[in-house]
Amino acid sequence: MDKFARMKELVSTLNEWARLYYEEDAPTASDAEYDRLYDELRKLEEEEGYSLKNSPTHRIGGAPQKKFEQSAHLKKLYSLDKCQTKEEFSEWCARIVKAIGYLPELTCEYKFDGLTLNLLYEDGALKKATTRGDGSVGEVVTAQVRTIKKLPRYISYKGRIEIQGEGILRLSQLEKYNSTALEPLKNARNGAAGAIRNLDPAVTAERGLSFMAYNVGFSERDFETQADMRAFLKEEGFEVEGGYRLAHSEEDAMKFADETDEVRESLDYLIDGVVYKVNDVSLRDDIGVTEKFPKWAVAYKFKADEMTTELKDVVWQVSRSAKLNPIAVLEPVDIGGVTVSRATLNNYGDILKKKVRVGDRVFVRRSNDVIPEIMGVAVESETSRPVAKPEVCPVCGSPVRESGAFLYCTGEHCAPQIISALDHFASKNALDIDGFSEKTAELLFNERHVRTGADLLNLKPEDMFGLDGFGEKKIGNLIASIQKSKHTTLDRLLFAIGIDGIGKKTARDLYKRFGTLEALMSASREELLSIDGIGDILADNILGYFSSEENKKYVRELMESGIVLEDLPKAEGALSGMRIVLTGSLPTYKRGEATAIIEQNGGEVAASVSKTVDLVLAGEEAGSKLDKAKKLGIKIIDEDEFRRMLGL
DNA sequence: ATCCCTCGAGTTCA
DNA sequence: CTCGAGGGAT
Repeated sequence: MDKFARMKELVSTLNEWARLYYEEDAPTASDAEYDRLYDELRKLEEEEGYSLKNSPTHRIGGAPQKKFEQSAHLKKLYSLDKCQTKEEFSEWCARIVKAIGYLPELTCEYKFDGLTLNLLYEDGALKKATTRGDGSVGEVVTAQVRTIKKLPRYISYKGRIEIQGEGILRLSQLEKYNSTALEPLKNARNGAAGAIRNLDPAVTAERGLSFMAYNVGFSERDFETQADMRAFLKEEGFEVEGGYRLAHSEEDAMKFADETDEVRESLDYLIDGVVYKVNDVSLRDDIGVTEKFPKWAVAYKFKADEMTTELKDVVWQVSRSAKLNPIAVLEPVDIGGVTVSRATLNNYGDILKKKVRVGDRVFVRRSNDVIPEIMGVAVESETSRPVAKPEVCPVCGSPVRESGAFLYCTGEHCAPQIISALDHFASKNALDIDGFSEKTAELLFNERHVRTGADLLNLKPEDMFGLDGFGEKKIGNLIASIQKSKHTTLDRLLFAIGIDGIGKKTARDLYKRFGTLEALMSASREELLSIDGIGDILADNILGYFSSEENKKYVRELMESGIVLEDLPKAEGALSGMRIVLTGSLPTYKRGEATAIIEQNGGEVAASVSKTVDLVLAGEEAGSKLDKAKKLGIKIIDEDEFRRMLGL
């Protein structure tokens, strides 16, 4: 291929990748792949002394900006608990009644389908706009949000205040945009999300987004009710559409949902349900929140697009943890513009529960509009047959063991198990080996007899010569990533080796408690059980793992391959180095919240009282732990004192 | 025995 | 996101 043709090819590939990355939010290539082609293009341009006019190298600053800046919200953006049926909504109401004794006034609002945004105003001016992100930290998209025409730049309220709402694309605007756009948008939600998440605000401006405000997050003034809050937002010039209403009973509330479902088609924007909130803010504290969402609000979601199709077969996949996972093979069916031909059936128990048989017509939907899921049988077929329960592993032929809802392959050398274990070993939260994928794992397993993480870390360039698709550059990159990954932390290593039931969080807890691999390997049962979150089964898994000679040898090999364990920066704070036990129920904090606060301040939460414990944080109805603490003379505090210690 | 909550593991298509 | 299982409190 001549150089000009290659340049043209590179430019179009890179531009397409960038478009998918920024506009569709669907990266198709890794950063490393992008960089490689980008470098090749720049080199060619230098050699030839010219460049194509749409070359990505023209973008300001050479390399295109790849990321948005991150920023923490002043107040967490909660997601909402959800319900799908009237019965589930009834249960939610019942929980409210249980908490405060009666069903209070509820506000009813539309649930907009777009992208949640958080706007910070200071001295009446829009200072910063961020996406929801994980609820605590989002991406800064101020320039993009400023392109929303109807959004007030200035408000009369002068304190610091966060306004939460949804960035949406009105359907009339979508139509208008598509009538002139070179590339029409597939739907309003992706259009809105893609517009905000485009690094070029000019692109955002062209789409013509709207902002629907629905909540005040952080603020220096109080609101007594949700209704007050909405009135405030309206007065300040925000759009607060959404069929708003107050409901005084369960029936009232459900009526709103039914009516909304009926008018849904005629609205100028997408909604995927309605939201109910307890109107009186002072009641909300009594009802409380969980880790994920407030208990005083709920989203009632409309039924997602559901289709029926024929279940043609069930095939079994073997996972890292030796589980046999059933995958439904479906007669391809179009759901919301995507053709679905496979769907998970979760586990053997799920097949029995849903009573699906091969040959039946089944209901399929895309859960969360993404992952296909089988809901149940639509039409039983005369000729359908039950799903055969495998007696032996379909891959290696070893006997199958049944436990709970799951089937397990008992084979030790079953290829998919080993391959996914390698993939897991290299994954993001484990050793994070860049440029390593399940495909690479499969190739190295089949062609180069790579079996363990240690084999992987000990790979030499010559081991990869002649592998399909492995050129000099790719080999060099992979070797460099492997070397880089050897500088890691104990929690990552523990997660990587994949002890049953030990994930990211538990691995971190183990690291915090023991500090070194040696200390963990010689830990006693009691020491393990003293960690909050570790009980009999996990303790057994850990002890079992490190009592096996084979595993000990494996860990030794890993360390000998050149792993250097670094310390995570220790959280400093008022509780630095303290071990604290929680007991009873605290007046305002939930267990998870208290744990988070303790850890943020450098403390550690222990499961049971012993003489290594420094402090017991006791709430109401504390039982035996409190007695034991008194006996051992350990300091006992209540929530108020705990707060004083931290200056909260 | 029986709640409730948190964690781990697994998933589709383009 | 979803489920099931494990852990902890009662």
